[in-house]
Amino acid sequence: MGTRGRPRTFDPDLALRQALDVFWERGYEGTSLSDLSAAMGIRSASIYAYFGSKEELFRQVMALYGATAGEPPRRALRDGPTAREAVHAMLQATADQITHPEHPHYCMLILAAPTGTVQNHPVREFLADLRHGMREEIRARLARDGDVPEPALDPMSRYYTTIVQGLSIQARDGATRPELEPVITCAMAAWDTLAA
Amino acid sequence: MGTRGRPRTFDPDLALRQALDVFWERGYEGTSLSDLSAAMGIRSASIYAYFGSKEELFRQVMALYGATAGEPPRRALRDGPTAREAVHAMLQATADQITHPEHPHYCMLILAAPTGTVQNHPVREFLADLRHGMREEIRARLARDGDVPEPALDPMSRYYTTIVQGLSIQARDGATRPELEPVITCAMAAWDTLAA
DNA sequence: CCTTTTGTTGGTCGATCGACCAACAAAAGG
DNA sequence: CCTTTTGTTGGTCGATCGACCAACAAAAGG
Repeated sequence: MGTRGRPRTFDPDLALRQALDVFWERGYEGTSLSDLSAAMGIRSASIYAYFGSKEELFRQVMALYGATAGEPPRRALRDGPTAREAVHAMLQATADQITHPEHPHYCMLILAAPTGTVQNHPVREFLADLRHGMREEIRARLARDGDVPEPALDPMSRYYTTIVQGLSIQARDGATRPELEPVITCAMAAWDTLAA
Repeated sequence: MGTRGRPRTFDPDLALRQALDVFWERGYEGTSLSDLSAAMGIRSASIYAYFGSKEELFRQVMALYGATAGEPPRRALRDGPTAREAVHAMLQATADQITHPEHPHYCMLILAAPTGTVQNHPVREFLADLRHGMREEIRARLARDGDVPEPALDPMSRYYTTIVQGLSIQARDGATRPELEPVITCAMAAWDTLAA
């Protein structure tokens, strides 16, 4: 079978979670291979052998991130009974996530690599694509049940995406969960005007 | 007087503007001293002799940035006849600024150094302080003429700061000036509900 | 037990980073 | 015209970056 050869001494899933922690804390360019090597408990050669490169490791980390930290807001958006309640619950779930005591206080999608050297441009493009996907998910949810008029779909999806991204920077700057609540209230206050 | 010694061959004001361009495009950590040296047309030793260090140069660059790119939104906030019109005009001026064809499409305050290596923590603190000052300016304007009730000051100032920061990421991701306009409309739609 | 396969160890590669130094250049002071 | 002062030139410093290699280790296959 595929079990020939010397067995791996590390657990790939665990190593990936450890890599996530470091990238989450320092961003893409702020994390070096020796940071990763130390956090994952394996030599850089093993990182290359299994994960490919720093960039490929980061892409796998972001997939894990989307499947874990990204899931509660996505679920809230999906499961809300009306578009309005779904968006409201998504904003709440986002605020919960980015003020969670065990994690850095921001969203990796938004702040892991907004600027940087020319050579890391592909990583920024990759994150920009993920953010674009986020806006499209919001738009699809607004359109799903027909309770938001068609001409309002683009403005509103962009507006609530802007809110999510702004919240992330608020949290990064030390805003607490209670301090984010009125921002969400403000953001939802516009709903009736917008959906008309 | 102070004109002893060999005269400087570069114009400090021009050099600072050139440094601003590079930092603006690549962020703090994404810009190297050789990038700066090339853009400013002087050797790194001269940068150290006149500006102190990379970090001190960056702080001077941010002062210039605040006095130039930061001025139109600040003026709009100051000169608006009512709090509502002032905030509205500030959001418009911000959107103008971050989609200006001659500059990178984002606000340096927000994206020049959101994450990074441990050793550059002071730079992130510095930018966080500037962002905090932005929120306080908005709060002071809301309070100035008494047309916003006191309990609404904190939520509203945080809310509109969130909008400004979210807009910056929208622009970074390619949103055009016309696409930002409905976001501003959405953000202002909540005003009457909030101020009540 | 030898061969094949796979993973790890320890080290190195060229490039680049921010910082700074010694030697030299160019002005004003006396 | 010599001294003092200030700025520039050309180069170097130790540290670190991402990437990768050769030698060795440890398993299964036959």
